[in-house]
Amino acid sequence: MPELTFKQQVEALVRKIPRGRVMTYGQIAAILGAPRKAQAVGFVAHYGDPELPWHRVVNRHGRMAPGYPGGMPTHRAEVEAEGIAVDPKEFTCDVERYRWWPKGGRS
DNA sequence: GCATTGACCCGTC
DNA sequence: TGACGGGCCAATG
Repeated sequence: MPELTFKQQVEALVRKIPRGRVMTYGQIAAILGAPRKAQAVGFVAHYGDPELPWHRVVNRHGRMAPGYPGGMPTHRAEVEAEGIAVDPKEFTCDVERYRWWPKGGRS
């Protein structure tokens, strides 16, 4: 068993996020088996692979990342491009509606 | 190997 | 009702 680092696990999970779906940092951390490591997920998101769809990852409020390259407006544009409705004022998406789980991806 | 950072989360004032 | 701080963990320099 290759003991993958958190970075590897988070990256692998983010890559599996289908288009038009989003996940929360706390959710990802919980799936990895550590709901307290949400902060670590955010850290990996910044120092991890920039090619990954981090725009599909939002905080538990469904809000965009303030530290996202280009700013929240860019993050919002990327999310909207996925077909996700985002509030242009609060920069929040309906996390309860677009939340995606890696378990088979049941709609 | 130590100290700091970071795109978070929760509880409390 | 809104704002503030502390705590958790991992990766970086």
